[in-house]
Amino acid sequence: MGRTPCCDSKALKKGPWTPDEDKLLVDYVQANGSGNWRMLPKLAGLNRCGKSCRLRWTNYLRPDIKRGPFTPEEHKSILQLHAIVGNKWSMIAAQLPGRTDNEIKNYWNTNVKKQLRQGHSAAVGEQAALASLGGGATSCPAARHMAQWETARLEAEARLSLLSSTTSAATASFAASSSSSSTVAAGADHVTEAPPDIYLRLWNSEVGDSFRKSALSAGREEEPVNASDEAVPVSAFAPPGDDSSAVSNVTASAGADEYQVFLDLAAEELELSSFHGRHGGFPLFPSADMLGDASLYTAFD
DNA sequence: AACCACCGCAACCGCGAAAAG
DNA sequence: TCTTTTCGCGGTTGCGGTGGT
Repeated sequence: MGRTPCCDSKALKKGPWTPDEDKLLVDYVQANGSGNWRMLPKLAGLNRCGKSCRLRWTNYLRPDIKRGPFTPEEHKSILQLHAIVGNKWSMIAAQLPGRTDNEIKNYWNTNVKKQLRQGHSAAVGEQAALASLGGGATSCPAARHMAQWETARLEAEARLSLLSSTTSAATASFAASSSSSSTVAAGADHVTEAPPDIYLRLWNSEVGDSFRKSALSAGREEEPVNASDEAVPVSAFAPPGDDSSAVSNVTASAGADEYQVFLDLAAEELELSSFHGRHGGFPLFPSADMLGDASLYTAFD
């Protein structure tokens, strides 16, 4: 089991790449393609691990890489997509042509987290007022809010997967897409792109609020938030389209009426394709009163 | 001017999944 | 069907740059 070392560790070079190495790699890939990364270093005359070559190519040398600061649109997309899929950087990168998963990951870990922290500090007053909402089950607000945020996000993801199976195949391709999700990135039609925004919009609407409160209150009764938990890995849940336990839990924990209204509205949104107003008129993240907890932003601390 | 702390980014590491044999 | 190999992903590390004291 496991996997053998990617290279034979015989004094292969590590660390920063030199311009000469870059040139060798670029020349080789442009001439021969990037088929076998294991053999590539030898064939290209590089004293590097194949893995290192692949990383260098995909994250830096690839000709279609878009460098420079993230645009506001990209920033918003990252926020929205992260709210849906979590730390699935490759999926997020697939929605942002020219951006690499590594770049987005770094961007998130520096800029976005920082901004969210700043946003949180602005809401500290509200946080104090709402501090009692958690029921006092845990002594660590940050951990509790992290868990709450993850719960809300995963429920949205579960809901998305459920809807995906009931709408068009094109829609379903959104969440099902993974590393090879260029189908989504390349999808010019707004339908394939719609789910994240629709769900965030609905999630932030009154209907979503109603459903959310129902779901969260039910969830609190059944399984108290564990303060010591890290963020729940998305991979722990069944893939989209699957009738997963996550979906079952959501539908079971939330009121059926709220859930149906939520689904109906989502379907309506998809039908009308009223997606043109994306980014407009709704907050990128649930506001404090929407989630019933002003200290939401500590989730990213 | 020198030192220190912090930040951002490129690169590495280890794991799981997929593909190949 | 099982084992081995390869690839891709996400998390983490470490170095260089920058700003503050």
